[in-house]
Amino acid sequence: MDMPTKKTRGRQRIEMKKLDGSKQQVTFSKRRTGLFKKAGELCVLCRAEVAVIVFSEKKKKPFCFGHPDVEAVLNRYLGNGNTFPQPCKKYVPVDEFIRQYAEAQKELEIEKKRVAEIEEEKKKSVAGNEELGFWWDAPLDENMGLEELQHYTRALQEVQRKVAARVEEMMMRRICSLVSPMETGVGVGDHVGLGNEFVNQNLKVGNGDIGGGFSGSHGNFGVEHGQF
Amino acid sequence: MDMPTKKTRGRQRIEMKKLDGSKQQVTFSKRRTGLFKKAGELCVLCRAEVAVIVFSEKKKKPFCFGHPDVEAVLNRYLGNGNTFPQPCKKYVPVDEFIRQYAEAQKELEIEKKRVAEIEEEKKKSVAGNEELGFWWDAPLDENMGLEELQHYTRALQEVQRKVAARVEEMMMRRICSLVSPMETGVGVGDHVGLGNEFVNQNLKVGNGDIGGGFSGSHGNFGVEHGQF
DNA sequence: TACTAATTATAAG
DNA sequence: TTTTATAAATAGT
Repeated sequence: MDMPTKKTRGRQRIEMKKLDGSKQQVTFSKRRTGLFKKAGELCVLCRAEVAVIVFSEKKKKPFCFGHPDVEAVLNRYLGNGNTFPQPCKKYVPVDEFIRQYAEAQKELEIEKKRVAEIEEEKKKSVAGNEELGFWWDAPLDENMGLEELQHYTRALQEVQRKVAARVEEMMMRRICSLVSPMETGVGVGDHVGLGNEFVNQNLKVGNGDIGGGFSGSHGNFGVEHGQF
Repeated sequence: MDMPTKKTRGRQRIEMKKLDGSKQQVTFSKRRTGLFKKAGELCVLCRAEVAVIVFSEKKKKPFCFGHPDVEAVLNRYLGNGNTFPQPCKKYVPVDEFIRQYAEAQKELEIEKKRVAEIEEEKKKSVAGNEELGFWWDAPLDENMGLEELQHYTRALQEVQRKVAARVEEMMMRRICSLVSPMETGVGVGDHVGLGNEFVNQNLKVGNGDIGGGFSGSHGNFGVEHGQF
């Protein structure tokens, strides 16, 4: 009594296209596990630092793998790590940053135009009435005495300090508002220890408690290659 | 004439521990490729959104895979995506981010107002100039915009030059008249930047242009599980 | 979840 | 890089 009929057909080749329903869920689960395992092995074998973030189609929480941890890798990617020389703005993926930047640029344009208008206006005014320009553009009073000039000089220095401080402050504020979003770390939820499968390595597994989101759209795969 | 001697020993089981030298590099390259392929397949099969960031031990640029793209996934992960319902405040310091963002927005609003009020403020400034004592003793206008401040600074430097020249002239005259017509040495201070392997899918491959960084330390693997 | 059987990934050459 | 032979991942049950 032989058993010519195999128990199962075994693994079957599948078409690389969207799956549906429970099949998708099962595959998602299996392959996600496999992906993370591969990532972990890459870390162990090659001393690589890897972050993998996966959002299911259901838009729930992300499934993440990270070594040393997701945040560390993302920080490095975002260019904010301490050991990261220079961030590459080009790839900083913060919508708000981009939006704010664009907004700031826009504001600057407006300001410039305003100033240009004002200067234009000033010129016209000065032609007929010197009192209408900016006071600091006015000529020095011919009758100013030495004492007054000295006071004037001291006052000017003080004003310059104020202006410099003000400019610096504004610049800092602008920079902070544009850059700080990237420095915001993303906390990661509980880390539930999971079996360490690697010799002398710890494998941390936990439940990400990060709110999830998902757009559902997908049309292409971006792969950016660095150099080894 | 048989060939009992196999050409190769085929794939061999390897110990899951750090590799060295060229072997590590070869393995890194192969496994990285495999990891990205797996990630891509997961995206296609399950409509998942995935980001994979890999830093080699050499601290160079990161190797990245992303669908729809790395940034989109990171944005979602960071909780700032538009389609991201609600971040989990508990673990994600997104509230901090939001606060900063709000602050930045506020700043921009203020800036806007400032710009809008430049003309008016200017007039006040000019008017106050004549009525209220020495203008240079007046506090800096709080509503002065950056552009205006820059102009201000330039103007101040010019004024200082004038003042200095004036002082020098006066001093010279004084000295000349009191001491000797030949002495003229009154110094005035100096003025002070993948091929598509899936049906009906586009696969983008590109070179990551991000500066690299690497800590080298690694001791554990973080895996955060979301829920499907 | 666990089991096969077949596919896929990959260590070594 | 391409070729093996084998280990590993996994589709279907």
